[in-house]
Amino acid sequence: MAFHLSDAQEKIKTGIDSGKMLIVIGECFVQYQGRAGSKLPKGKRMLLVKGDKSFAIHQNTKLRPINYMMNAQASVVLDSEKNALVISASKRKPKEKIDIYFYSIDFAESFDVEGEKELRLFGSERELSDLLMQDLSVLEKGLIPLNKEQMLRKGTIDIMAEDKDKNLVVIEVKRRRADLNSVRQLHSYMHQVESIKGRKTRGILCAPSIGKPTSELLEKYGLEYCKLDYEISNPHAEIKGLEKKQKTLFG
Amino acid sequence: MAFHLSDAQEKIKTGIDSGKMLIVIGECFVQYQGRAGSKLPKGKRMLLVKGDKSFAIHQNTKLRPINYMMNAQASVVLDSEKNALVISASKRKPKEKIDIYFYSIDFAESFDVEGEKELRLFGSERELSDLLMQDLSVLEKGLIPLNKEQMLRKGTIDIMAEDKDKNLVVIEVKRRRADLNSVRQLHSYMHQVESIKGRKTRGILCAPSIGKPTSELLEKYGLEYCKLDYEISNPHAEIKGLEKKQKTLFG
DNA sequence: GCGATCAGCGGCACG
DNA sequence: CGTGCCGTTGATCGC
Repeated sequence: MAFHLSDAQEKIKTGIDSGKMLIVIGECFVQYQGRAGSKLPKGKRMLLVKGDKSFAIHQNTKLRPINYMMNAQASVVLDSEKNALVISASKRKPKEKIDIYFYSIDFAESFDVEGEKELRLFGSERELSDLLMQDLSVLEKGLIPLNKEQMLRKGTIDIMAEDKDKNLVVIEVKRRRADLNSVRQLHSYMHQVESIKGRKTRGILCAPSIGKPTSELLEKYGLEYCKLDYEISNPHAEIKGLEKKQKTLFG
Repeated sequence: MAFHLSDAQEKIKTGIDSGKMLIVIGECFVQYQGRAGSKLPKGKRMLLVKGDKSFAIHQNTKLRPINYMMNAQASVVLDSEKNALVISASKRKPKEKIDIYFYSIDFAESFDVEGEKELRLFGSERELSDLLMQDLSVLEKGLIPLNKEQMLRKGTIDIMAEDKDKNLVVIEVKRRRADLNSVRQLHSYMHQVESIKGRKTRGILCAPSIGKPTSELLEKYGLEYCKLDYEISNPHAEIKGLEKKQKTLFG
């Protein structure tokens, strides 16, 4: 045992209050009650407490913590009966609580670590959507944009457009392979637009690829698919091509 | 600088190969290219490498890592021109690569940490669904279960049942507040069942709560809502009550 | 605050 | 392997 629990207590308390990144490693049992409930059997793990008061218990596999709580209030108490150092973190809205019982502590240290420095990401759906919006004619001749991110009462349409025959066109953009959910979204939006505007409306799903069942559901709903080829170059993504793959009665 | 980069190199290499949990803290720049692309400006951060070869770069906020890669192959190289220790992790399927440039290292250590010990969780949707399945009559008199987790060609139905009038009933269970997606799922499933079986089908959404827009869409589709009260007690969840809140032509 | 959607979603279970 | 969907989803943005 590298630490006496009482020594660790002070170190952990100070660490949490300091707003630094705190790392604690030791044998622990974890209990959670809130949106769900869980118990994690005794074992050696890492507790990671960040400056924003997020608590994460990590095992030696998986990307995500096995137990966690974010934006919590914490207490560090020595339970002399159980001979354990108990770190409790709780939250309201939703009401939840996590209790971490440390029976031994191998390591406890705080580190000065960057807080909010922002990641510059490219190739997001938003970026692709913006690019498409700039020139919808690559998708189909005569297609002109009407609106972006239009809020319906029940959902948000990626791109709203009008084709050369003055039909309304709802476009749903996906950065990765389209799935059933994508189709359900598009179908729902198209239905609402038809119902509101009272005129026939087309729906186009733009994605780099699409699976068989998804494609079948798309067809069943009378929607269209357009293959979206894009490349993520250095500072920005770039659309390489669009290819209409499926037509409906409107084609 | 607590470590010479060349000393750290050996420690990190050994740490990754050992399968232990490796923690590295230092000033770094991170670059990612794969499903998307990103650059993370130079700053002090923590790198967490787990036994399953998952790599995670953590800043001092948020639960999730700012950059990551799972199940990767790694190399640790000293770049004497840039005076940096470069940790690269790459993967195929999908092809992606992350490069971490450490310019200084404050801390590098490996720890023996529990790997796969399993969390016992209660209150999952699966558990609620199982409980409901045991006695559908609490939902509606005369309702009998036909099938659970029935795979359609385009989706999976939580519970399939039959009411006292021999109508088919599709039931979608949600462990938290129902949203538009829940309704879209249910609608899609009901539509498919009707189309396959060729007879009128009801759809019931079971969730602890539902919002206004979601409720409106539900009604528009002719679906029903049933409030699901449950409690997560110690080793298991428990259904406290069900209350039919919305009726359709079938009511 | 709720509402809706994206995410380099991750993770799981089933075909 | 892909396909579908849950998640204590988390995180973001708009109302």
